[in-house]
Amino acid sequence: MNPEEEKKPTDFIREAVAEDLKSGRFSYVRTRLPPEPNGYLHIGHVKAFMIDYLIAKENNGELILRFDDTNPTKEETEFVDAIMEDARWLGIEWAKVTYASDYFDELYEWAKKLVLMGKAYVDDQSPEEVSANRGTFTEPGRNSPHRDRDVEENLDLLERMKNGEFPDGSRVLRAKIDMAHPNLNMRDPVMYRIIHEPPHHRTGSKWKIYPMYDWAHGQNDSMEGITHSLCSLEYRDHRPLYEWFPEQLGVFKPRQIEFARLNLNYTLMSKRKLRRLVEENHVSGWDDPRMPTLRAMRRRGYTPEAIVEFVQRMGISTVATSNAGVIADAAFLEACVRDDLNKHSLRRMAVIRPLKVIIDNYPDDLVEEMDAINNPEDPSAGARKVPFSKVLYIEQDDFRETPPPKYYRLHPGNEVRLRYGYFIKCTDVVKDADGNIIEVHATYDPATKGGDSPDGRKVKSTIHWVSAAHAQEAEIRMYDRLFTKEDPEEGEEGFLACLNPNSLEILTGYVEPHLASPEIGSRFQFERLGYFCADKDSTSEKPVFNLTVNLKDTWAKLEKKAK
RNA sequence: UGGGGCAUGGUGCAAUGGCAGCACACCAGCCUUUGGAGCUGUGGAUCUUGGUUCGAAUCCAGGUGCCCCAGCCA
Repeated sequence: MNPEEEKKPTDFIREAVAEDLKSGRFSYVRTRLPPEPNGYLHIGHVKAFMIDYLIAKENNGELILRFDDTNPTKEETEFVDAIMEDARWLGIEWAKVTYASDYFDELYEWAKKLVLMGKAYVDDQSPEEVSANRGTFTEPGRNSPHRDRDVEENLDLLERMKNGEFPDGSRVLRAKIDMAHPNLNMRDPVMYRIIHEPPHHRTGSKWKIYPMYDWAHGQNDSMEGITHSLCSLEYRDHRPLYEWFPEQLGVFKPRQIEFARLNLNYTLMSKRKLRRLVEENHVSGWDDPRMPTLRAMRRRGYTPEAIVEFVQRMGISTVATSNAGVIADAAFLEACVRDDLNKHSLRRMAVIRPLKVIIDNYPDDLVEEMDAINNPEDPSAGARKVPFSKVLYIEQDDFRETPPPKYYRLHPGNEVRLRYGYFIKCTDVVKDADGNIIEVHATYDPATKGGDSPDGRKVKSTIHWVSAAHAQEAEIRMYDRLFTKEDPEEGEEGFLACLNPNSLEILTGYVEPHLASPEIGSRFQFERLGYFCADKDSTSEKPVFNLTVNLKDTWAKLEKKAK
């Protein structure tokens, strides 16, 4: 109908892919997702995942999920399953799952081919010698004394390395390029190193040598017919090497394109540091709702749609102003989450810091069923009945004995609306011996049932409530950012020093009867408070809700500003 | 210091030689049976110096600042 309406997202990578198709460099598009199975996926991974997935999809191509399992000392099967689970949750689909280790045999043949061509050699130098002879930024490296070993000897040594005849660290296979190259990656990079233990999670003890990233990754791309190998900025310097190998081998040459990684402020992505948070019990586990991992966000109540929308709206660039790549404002992610949840979540009433209200002129034993709308943003969500009676709980925040300026909520002499209930007016305040307010008394206007006054009288505030006799007690977990600093990563130990002591507050509140036994993982908006998600710790006696994200609170902002 | 990158409001991204725009945040207002949501509006940016051009965020040259690289990690 309106062809020029459809504005497709475009960026330098999509443009490059389109060009390659147009120029005939490639006749199809195939991307790959290369996670290393050594940790859980976090928000930073989502960007790369979506770029690889969507660019393939948009071009009627396919995505291969290939686990980069070239280092048995770091990788575990447990993470393979976790990564697939998280990726599926995001909505990512792949044509097939492969492993770098699937190609170990073929890769080894390719290595021998390079040896035969005189383009690779076995080096007997120790790791220290290799390092010392690599040179520095300003000085060229020195050739290894073994660099010009003849082909037969190289082949023999390589075979014996493979067979486990030599100890770890005693020899490596190196590409023979240029020890004086200004790009250090080209100074005879290591292709294989010897690793006897532990056994590999898929190939067991078959291999005693394992390929390095630079050798395995690019050749695997080539073997799989990957057209576009999209990776982060720090691989820019590896591109000459990425292109050198297939050039020598005369095999299919994929194109590598780099982009800036994604990070969030007030959190960190370092696997090592996240592990310390878990191991030192600063959080309850990898799925603690304060963690930046996808399983934590899922438990917290973030939707995959919101997370995907967030990375899409962030865009793609090559901006390189921080070692973490692009640092997104956590508030932006939260805005995306609110956007999604506002449209789709059911409204419920819950009181998280209860204050008892007694409506003195309401009949003692009367219970009325009030009509409440489930989602004003979505009429198809329908309505429900909520019980109303003489004794209610309201939010402590919704009452002040002596109200500050512009405070519209309940205070002595003031009338407010109980949402879907009645207008009530505060008549009295009851305190305990220490002066703490323990209950509030009020009168209601029977003519205002449902929340409208027939005389056209207005109130400035509407507050939520739960009938005490019908309330379900619930545990409410209120989360705040884990760190008090925007960049907790700076410094080695600094991140522990800036942990937010108030990142978790556990409250006992009351929720309306419809929330008594929620399905685990279901999401709701608690009216006027925020979005909450039913946690797996819920029991039949006591549901548990996690704060996903609060609602924007204009009054809190006003009050804060007044101070 | 050699090599590779990057510089646009507070943040993230656009503008592909032709009026610097969008989102989040911020501020003001409207509306409201959520002080929610929604709507309207304000303020605020091209790292710097020079050059080319009728015209430069964009092209050229110099400068400055920041990021990455000296793993047998990925």
